[in-house]
Amino acid sequence: MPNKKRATLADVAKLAGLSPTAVSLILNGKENSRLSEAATQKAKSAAEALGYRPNMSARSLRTEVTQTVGLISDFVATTRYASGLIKGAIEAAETKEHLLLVSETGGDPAREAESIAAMLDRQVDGLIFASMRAREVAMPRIPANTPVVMLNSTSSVYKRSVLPDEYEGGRKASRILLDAGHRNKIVLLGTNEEVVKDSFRSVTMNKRIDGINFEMSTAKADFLAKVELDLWEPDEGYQATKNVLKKYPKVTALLCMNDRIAFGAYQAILEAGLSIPKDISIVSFDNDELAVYLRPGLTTVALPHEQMGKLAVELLLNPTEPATSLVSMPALTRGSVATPRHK
Amino acid sequence: MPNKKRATLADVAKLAGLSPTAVSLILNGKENSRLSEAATQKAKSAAEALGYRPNMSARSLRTEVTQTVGLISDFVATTRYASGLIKGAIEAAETKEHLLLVSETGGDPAREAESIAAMLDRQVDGLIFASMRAREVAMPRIPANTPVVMLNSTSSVYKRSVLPDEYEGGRKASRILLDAGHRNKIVLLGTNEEVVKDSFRSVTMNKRIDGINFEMSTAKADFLAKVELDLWEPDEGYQATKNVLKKYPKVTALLCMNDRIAFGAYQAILEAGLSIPKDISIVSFDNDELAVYLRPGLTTVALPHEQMGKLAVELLLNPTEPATSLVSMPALTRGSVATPRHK
DNA sequence: TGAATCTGCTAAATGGATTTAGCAATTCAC
DNA sequence: GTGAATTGCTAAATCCATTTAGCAGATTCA
Repeated sequence: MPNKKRATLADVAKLAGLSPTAVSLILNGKENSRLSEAATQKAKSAAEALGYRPNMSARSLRTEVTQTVGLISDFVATTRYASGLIKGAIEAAETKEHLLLVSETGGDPAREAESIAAMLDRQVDGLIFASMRAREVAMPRIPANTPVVMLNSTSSVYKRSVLPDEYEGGRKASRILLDAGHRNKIVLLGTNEEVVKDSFRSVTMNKRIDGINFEMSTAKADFLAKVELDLWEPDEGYQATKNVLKKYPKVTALLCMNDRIAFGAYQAILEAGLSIPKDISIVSFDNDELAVYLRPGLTTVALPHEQMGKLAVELLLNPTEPATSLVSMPALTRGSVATPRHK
Repeated sequence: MPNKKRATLADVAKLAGLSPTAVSLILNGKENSRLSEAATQKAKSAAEALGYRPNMSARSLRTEVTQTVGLISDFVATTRYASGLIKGAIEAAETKEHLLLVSETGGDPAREAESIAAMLDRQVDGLIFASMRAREVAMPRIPANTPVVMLNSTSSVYKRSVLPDEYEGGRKASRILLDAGHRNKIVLLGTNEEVVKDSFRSVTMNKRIDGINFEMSTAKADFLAKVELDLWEPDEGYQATKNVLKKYPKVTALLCMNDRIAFGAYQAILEAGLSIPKDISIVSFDNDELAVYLRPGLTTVALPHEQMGKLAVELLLNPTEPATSLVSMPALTRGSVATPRHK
């Protein structure tokens, strides 16, 4: 049944009564090859008739192009953070007739080196590094003609990178609360300006915080408090919110550094018999899956993973100036923000 | 800098003072090639010295092996359901020195055909179809020598598939509640035995329900009620639970068909001023990310995505009997189940 | 009319590894 | 000592598409 071997260019040429050269020229649409209309028709219909598809191994061997790009991530590719990264990358690749090779390294330099080698062995046309981890990755030497884009990370060697526009995102988050009428009774949950150890996080997070602070000070508003959290997980958000409610009963809004903190906050607020958003408004960051599940829906400034994955591939395939591209973080308004009540 | 061209086999041969044939034989560890120990050493150290890595395009052209497998999914690859699927597949592939090509089709047959063609063009050594959608996918002809494994789906053409062991999973879920002492005051949330329209879901879901019922009847227990839900989302779970609490105040436990329903149930229960698990125990299925976020943690029977992805690749690469492989669904005990109080 | 230019097409080289067929030197069997 | 077998290695074919160089024949130019 479906077992007869794939037709080769030679088969097509024979059927068309032409040379392989001619058929190759025609099928690849070379401009200046002066082949007759008649020949063109013959070649095309022969190819069609045989269901001819070029053998990419043979083509790659000759042209050094595989129409394949590699995405190497530490964890990011397969966690909640970033399936969108892959999805965006797949789609952008597809529109450019490329396919995506993926691999995950767990952040282990040895596996990183192996992944890179494995991808280079397969002659990928470009490499994307997606990382949540380190801002500087020690990279094995990559041939200079293989383009590299850093995704959600940066590198001192490879200058093209795609990052979320955290500054703008921070501004948006503040604005949402300020516009709703909150001013000096907002508590910031997650971090303060102290230096965060993880250097990568600090870079993007500092931008976010700068954005937050810019809007606050522009509005001449001050945080009621800023709570530093080591882990940005629901448990920590829950505990912190419990404390905040006790210590700062006047609080009207929580600005959470991510949705999981916010999730914990929801639980604490509900447990305290308070209502969101009537008693407390909440804004956060990320747009995790769970943001829509919450009641009311969580208003959050999204990490635009899909856009970022898409852009990374587009940059990779369109040679551009080396520069970092910022992707806008959309504010998603759901039900967790309201005008503060008088307390 | 890092731009000198990759060393070829010829380069290695020249440096070693051997023929490319000899070097190829040695580096590929051919048994019966009777090459001297001295030659072996020379070849290996020359390869090492030049950092030689075979050009896979050239190798594939000759051998028709690419050390690459393709994973084609409808949505599954990049949703919460299944980043684990990819992760497992990546890891299994890696341990067998393979790399994973991924693509997503959105369930569109045209894109499916394109994806398959694109993968075959690149001579993948095998193809995995992951689908949440249809149990029967109309597939373009795939050369008989390209192995195919269906992942989380089945096909009448390709007989090897990997599915979660839903029957066993259903039994486990029932047992958890029965063992805790719940008997006739359990409400099943999500479905009843009526035929579900989506034929794929019906197949696996019916197994799950069979498993659930088997344990219940073995224990001579009966559900207090079974609530059919069209969408298995938090909202529906929330509404349904509200109704259940009103209509069946004696209820001591909820068996939810997935975690998102359970999540809605949590909200309704909390709102009603009841406590989990003291007043109501909850067990569900899937082990979504949010199961650990809930307070108390949600006891759930997990969909073993990572295992499934891993197994799919292993089956693909180890020619086996065509058969469907069931992957055990682990029960994850967290805090949402307790012995019922007397009401 | 003869040279120069176009037209339409093809032969052959190329990319880099694998693999078949087989050569020359040595060892073995008797 | 001679034919057979073994050892150690290599030449050349092969996989398939791309691409360079160039061949005939038809046209144009002067």
